[in-house]
Amino acid sequence: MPSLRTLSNHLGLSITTVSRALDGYPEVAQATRERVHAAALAAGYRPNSAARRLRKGSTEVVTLILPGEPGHFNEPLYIELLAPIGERLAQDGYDLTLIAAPPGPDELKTYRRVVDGRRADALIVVRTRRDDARVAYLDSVDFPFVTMGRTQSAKPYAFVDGDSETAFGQAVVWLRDRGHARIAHLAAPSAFTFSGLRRRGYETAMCAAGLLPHIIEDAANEDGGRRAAGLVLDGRGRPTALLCATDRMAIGALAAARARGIHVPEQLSVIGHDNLPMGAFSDPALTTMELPIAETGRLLAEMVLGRLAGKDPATLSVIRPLNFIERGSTAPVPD
Amino acid sequence: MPSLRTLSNHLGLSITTVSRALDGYPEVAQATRERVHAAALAAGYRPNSAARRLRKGSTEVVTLILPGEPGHFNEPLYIELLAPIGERLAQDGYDLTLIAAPPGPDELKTYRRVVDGRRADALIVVRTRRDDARVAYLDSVDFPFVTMGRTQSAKPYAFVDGDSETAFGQAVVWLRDRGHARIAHLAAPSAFTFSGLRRRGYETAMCAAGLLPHIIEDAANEDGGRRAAGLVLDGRGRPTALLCATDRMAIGALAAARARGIHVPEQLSVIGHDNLPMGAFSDPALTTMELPIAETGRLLAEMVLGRLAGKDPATLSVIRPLNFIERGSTAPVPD
DNA sequence: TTGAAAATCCAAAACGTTTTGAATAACTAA
DNA sequence: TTAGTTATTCAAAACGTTTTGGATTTTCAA
Repeated sequence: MPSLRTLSNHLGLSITTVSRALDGYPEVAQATRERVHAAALAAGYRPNSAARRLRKGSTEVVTLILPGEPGHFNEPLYIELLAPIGERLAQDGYDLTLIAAPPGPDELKTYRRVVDGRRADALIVVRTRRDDARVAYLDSVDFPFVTMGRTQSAKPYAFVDGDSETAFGQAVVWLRDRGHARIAHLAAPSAFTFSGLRRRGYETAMCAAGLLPHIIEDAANEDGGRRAAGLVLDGRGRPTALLCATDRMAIGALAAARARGIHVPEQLSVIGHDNLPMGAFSDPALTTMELPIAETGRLLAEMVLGRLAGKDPATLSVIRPLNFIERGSTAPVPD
Repeated sequence: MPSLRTLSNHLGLSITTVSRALDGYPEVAQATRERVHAAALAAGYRPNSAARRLRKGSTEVVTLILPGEPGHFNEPLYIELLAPIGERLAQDGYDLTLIAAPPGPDELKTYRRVVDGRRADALIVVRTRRDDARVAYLDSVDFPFVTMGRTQSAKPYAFVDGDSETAFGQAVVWLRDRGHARIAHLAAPSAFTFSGLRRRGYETAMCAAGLLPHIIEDAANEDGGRRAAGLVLDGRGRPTALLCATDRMAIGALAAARARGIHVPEQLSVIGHDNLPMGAFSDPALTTMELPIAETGRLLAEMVLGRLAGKDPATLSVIRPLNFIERGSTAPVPD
């Protein structure tokens, strides 16, 4: 309730001095500073954020736009980023705001509303696509952003991503070392950057091992995984292992196997990616890979702050190796 | 980039008229209104949100404060509310902002920062406690809020809650009908309102059925569930069914049973509450109850909007019956 | 033609900050 | 003492809206 004016009247000082005393400017006497602080504390003064934002031209807000289908609360992966990002941003006085915007022709409208209405100082873009209109737009208007995942972009930008290409290659080797030769890959739609990386990691390693790649592409969720796995499992030359682009697809693959009476892991090994919490509780628990999510969130927040502090985006980016997590859904091929 | 001033200069009109034309006030000629709209569209004008907020005294922001422990991204239940709430609020031009604030002595500071700094027009309070300092504070400063879950409060307030008292009573009857007589209840800490409701529903139904209540209280997460279940399962007169206050506790109970070689559901039935996604993928899949989360989110958002429109909070509240979801973790007692 | 009413429009104030450009007071070196 | 610093303080402008209180023009009935 109390404003700077109220405070300054009460103290017999000017608004300027009170403002400066509170913000720690050097040109205010130690004695008055203390007096002002005491009064502000007593009156429970908090600066009006709208006024400060208007004057300073910055919002102290970072926005993350969730690419969810309407109605569904999907993509647990991105949702789980929120807590660590929010915490780190809060340390520097930034608020994290959330907007749900389904991908599609209207998706960019949401971005424009944020940018043009100056509703945020920076954006976090997730689930990047190979050819990403959001990144292109933000680049074109020179709005600060960081991404989770890579994309094609003329200008350098700040991102954090897992090295899933290497990890998927290593997974192929890991499976081959355990006797698997027929390893199929359930791929996510190729529009997503991550999909291409994982596919390439798989393909390259298969060829290097002298094995025949077998790739089926479908939606990056449980249904897509179930469909794709069904196709592969019903075909001839049934694979002994499925390397899935995401945990959600892998969960779907487990369901497909169960529906066909195929035992995991005895008859079929399944590997996912993301380390979603539900993977630890599936039947059997899912072998997977992870980009540690809490750390990734913190990192994204650090990047945003760095970007807002004017650091060169190119110097901020990180490609992290993934952790491999072995659980019950994988086993050697029995002789 | 363009402001009202730019626009008005360009059009040869006053700022006032341009502002009114855009906001649809009646006292502006049809012809000029169209001219203004066209110019605004062409220039890509968006009102500066900070300026409008300052002038109007409202923020067009609703804040939800997540009661998470620092570092952990817990309470998937509340996290999943975010998407539906955000979507509904966005329809009315509100942003949803998120703040993570661990419960404890500093929790209220976060609330004060939001309220005093006028960083939001309303708050959504989740995981209500029987005696909730947050609600008391918001009441005392007359700040609009809605809660998920009930609490003790002198003034009426707007909430949405599931009727878990009735549901837990029905669960007892459901189990008894399947031959269970030794039914234990793993309760959440009694400070939470929901804990008392579920416990009472259980207790009352047990007494009515002539059965002996057996209650163990522990933390409302997997570890708490595992500990509590361990205690019960190791004691004499081992129960044939566990009615758990939350899914997370139930997941922990499943782990405790597995560790002791007790087969679920043949030797032990387990029921949870919340219908977390992971419950569908646990081994075995969890029988549970749910307050449909997407609908609940929408409802909370509607309530917030109603509250901001000045509706009487008492008329907004909803206690919903729960859906019972039978899965693989329950079975009749073999004769 | 006239007066009143309605239709349009506008200048200026206000919202609560931060920042600019000076003014005053206190101190230092000569 | 005097001029030159340095340390404090302040009045006023500015941020971009919305809203208040009039002003001007147009319309209409008499």
